[in-house]
Amino acid sequence: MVKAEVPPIRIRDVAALAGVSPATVSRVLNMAPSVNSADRARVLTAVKALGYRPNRLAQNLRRQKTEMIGVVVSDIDNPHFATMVRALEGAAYSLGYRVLLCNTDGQAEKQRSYLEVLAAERVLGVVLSPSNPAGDEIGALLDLRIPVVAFDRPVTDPRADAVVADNRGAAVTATKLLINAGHKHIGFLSNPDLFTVSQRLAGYEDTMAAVGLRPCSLPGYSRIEEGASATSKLLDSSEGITALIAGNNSMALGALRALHARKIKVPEEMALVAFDDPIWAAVANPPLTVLAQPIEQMAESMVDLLQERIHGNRLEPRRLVVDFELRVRESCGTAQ
Amino acid sequence: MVKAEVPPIRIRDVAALAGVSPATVSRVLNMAPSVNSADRARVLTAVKALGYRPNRLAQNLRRQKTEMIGVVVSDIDNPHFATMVRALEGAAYSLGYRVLLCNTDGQAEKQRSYLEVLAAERVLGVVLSPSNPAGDEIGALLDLRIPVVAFDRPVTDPRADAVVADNRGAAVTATKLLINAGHKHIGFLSNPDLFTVSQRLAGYEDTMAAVGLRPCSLPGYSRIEEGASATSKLLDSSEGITALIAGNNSMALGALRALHARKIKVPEEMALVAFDDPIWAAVANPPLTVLAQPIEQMAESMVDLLQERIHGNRLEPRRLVVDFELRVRESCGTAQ
DNA sequence: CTGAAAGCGCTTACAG
DNA sequence: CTGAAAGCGCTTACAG
Repeated sequence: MVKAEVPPIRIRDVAALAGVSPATVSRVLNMAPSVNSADRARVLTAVKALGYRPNRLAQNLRRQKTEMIGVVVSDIDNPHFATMVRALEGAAYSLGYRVLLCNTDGQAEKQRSYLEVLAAERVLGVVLSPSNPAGDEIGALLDLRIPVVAFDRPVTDPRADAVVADNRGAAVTATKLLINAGHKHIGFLSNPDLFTVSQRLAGYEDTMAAVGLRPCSLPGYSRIEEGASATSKLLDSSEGITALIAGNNSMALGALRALHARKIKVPEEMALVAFDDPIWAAVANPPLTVLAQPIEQMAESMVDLLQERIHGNRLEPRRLVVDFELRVRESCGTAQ
Repeated sequence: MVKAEVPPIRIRDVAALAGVSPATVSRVLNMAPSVNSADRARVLTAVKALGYRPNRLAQNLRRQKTEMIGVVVSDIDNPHFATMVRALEGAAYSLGYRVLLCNTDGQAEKQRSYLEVLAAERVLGVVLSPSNPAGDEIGALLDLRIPVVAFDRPVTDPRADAVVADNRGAAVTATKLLINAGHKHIGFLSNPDLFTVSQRLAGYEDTMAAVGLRPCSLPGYSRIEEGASATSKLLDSSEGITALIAGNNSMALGALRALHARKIKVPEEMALVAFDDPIWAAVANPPLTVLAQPIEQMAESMVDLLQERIHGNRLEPRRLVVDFELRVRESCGTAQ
């Protein structure tokens, strides 16, 4: 049996059934204040009777916008972004917005392409962790009056909002924690490709220099294997390193892998401090001391910033800086 | 300085500049085979000169569809879904589709609401891990000729495709692994709310029964804390349990937490096998023996299934079952 | 308060 | 091969 094609119900069908014009139906559905209550009731009845659902595509064209926000991250499979995306989705959903997810793999070209799509789709706003903070398409979005809020790293266009964590300060905290515990040879697993990690590296280097210690960092480019091999190199160097700061959670995983492979005890033989607080950090071997970002709070702030812009309540850009929180567990080897 | 409002360029602007009709511009842009090559060249020049980009919203209305696929999961922050979403995004992107991300928190109501949005937006297809496999909106989607492919768990509507892993078989493998290692008292951390976990539980129970062992499971509802408390209860019971199977990765994390808290050595005092292979599993304490799903392959299959439907190349529904892969590491305590 | 009409920016039969 | 015209399904000044 071939299924009969059911023609979708349009606003004019509802209007006909209710005995009013399509304009009136539209007004009722869009909460226009002034509609005769008898008409209103009949419209509502007709809507229900027919199971009418407005065609979003038509609404979008008419209004020249889409009730969607674009979320652009470099890797949704990284817990940092997964947690952020989840929080953003929750905040957006409760405001009636949907999330268009854009995964860039850290490629400027993919970011460009996605931002172009977001502009073409006339999303209400964009939240992005920029792979390419100076991309023209960011300006193009803003030209279209589509608000943009950056996280992790600000973008160069001064019209964009931003919410970033104090990466430098967090690294200072981590470094001091280890210095105060008596460590003199502290290594840092870095990633020159990531702005956040570079900021952390800078905080580490300055803190080391300030107390006359020699910084010693190695780049690992964020894949777990690279974190492991950077760790190995650091261990093989003549530095006599006794403590390690992992620039991000991939590096921490890599460091753990290398340390486990060599049967080096953490924290007894090697202290470790990491950034971010993915679900596994508290049950790692040993439980990881971390500097955690307030991801939920950042997500809410970003959606709020977007909301202000969407409603035209603010013209001047804002840059929020939020603090990390130190969560001392076992890996740093200090009781506190 | 107030920025001048730049009126967006429309197809008629391009047509005027190129000295042709809007229809011709449209044909050139949509690769219609037969357009005079002189006209074609002039259109392309005009497009470039004006920086014209077709208005997607108008295209969507006209075509009554959107180049988007909806992806519906219960928790993007769970590595299982994060990895799946990433793989789906990659596969979709290379086919020119975008991903509308829908996070349901496992709530039937949120699933309903999202599927309604996806229908209203006339997405090209939907991939979902169903919270509510019998939701009417799934049928509504299919009525609109929007293909649906389920994963993790099939949906009841026979017109939907599905890609599921052999959860039952994987649990049989896990249980036999432990039985062969000599364990007689094997506990299972379950979650009656999750179809996948229930399937695994069934495989475990049958395998235990088949060799005359007494199954012993405790529900934990998937939050890490609950996994931990279920583990504690199992340890406190009089069963004398020597091995544990964690029904999913949250339960595994909870089990590890409880085991660490009690200083119970894994695998010496307690063997552990888990499902899925999140990034941290290989560096957990100890590295976890797992049954891993071929997530990437599942994602590709699902996008392929969608693609066949979108192009109308297939009418009869398909259900694919894929196998887990056993990855023996240290937590099960068998050298193999 | 309400309807007729225009229009959002495209695409696509239709006619030539 | 190409253009004029209709139309996708809404919303919203405009007039009454």
